[in-house]
Amino acid sequence: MTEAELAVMERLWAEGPLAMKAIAEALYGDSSPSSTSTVQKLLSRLEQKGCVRRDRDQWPHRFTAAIDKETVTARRLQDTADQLYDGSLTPLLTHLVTHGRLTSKDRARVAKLLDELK
Amino acid sequence: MTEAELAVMERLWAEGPLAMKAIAEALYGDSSPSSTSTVQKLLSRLEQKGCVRRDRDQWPHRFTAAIDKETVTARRLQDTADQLYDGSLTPLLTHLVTHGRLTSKDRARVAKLLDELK
DNA sequence: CTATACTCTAGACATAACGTCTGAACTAGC
DNA sequence: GCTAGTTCAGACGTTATGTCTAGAGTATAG
Repeated sequence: MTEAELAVMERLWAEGPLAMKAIAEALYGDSSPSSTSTVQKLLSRLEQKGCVRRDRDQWPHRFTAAIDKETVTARRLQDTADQLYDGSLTPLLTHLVTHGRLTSKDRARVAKLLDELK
Repeated sequence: MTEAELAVMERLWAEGPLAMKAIAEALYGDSSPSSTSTVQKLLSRLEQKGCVRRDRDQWPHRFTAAIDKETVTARRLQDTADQLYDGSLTPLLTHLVTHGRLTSKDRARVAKLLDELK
């Protein structure tokens, strides 16, 4: 999922089902034919990838995110883990803890999460 | 840094300075003109990106990794954080802790790391 | 009912990245 | 100097991405 596609997804995550025009205005500031058509192309590619659902019963069609931001995060992390560490997520976690410039507040929060998982 | 480029880097990380031929044989099983030339192209692109250092005093040239695997990991994670969370690494960390299918051993290790950072 | 304004679909287009490959220039050592 | 191996510059096909154009489709105002 690319940068422009992500921008579309962000809109869908933020405000429920949307028509193309609303997305085009949010991303490009207008609803010119070219802007809307660009958004249309992005949406159709996202639909093909299963990231967006299109409600064809409404007119104009309404678009909804078919995967949430958590899932995108998970895939990105897993991709990185696959390419660098044979799929293991542990090295990523270790890296974030040791080199991630966390505030002490962050560290405390993570420690609490870990404790709750026991 | 792409998949084929990463494969080259893995070789350089594993065994110190290498000549092109050795890398080509490791990745493609031969040292045919096309294989070595492909590796050459990958190396030159990696050199341009500052990921590889080339020792031109030796002949054939010896190549060394100019960045370590940790740095690549850091960049990947930061890229993901930039695209999804305005650069903040904390959501990634939270995700790994809560959805990362960690073993209890992993959790204990992370807890210990956090404790040491206090 | 039809005219109009909007939407949808299909596809063209330019650009860039990637992996591969070819051919010519170069270097070392016999 | 000659030969084998190496380096360099660049071509090539493929794929992905973002943008845009043209034509068909739909709903609603009059």
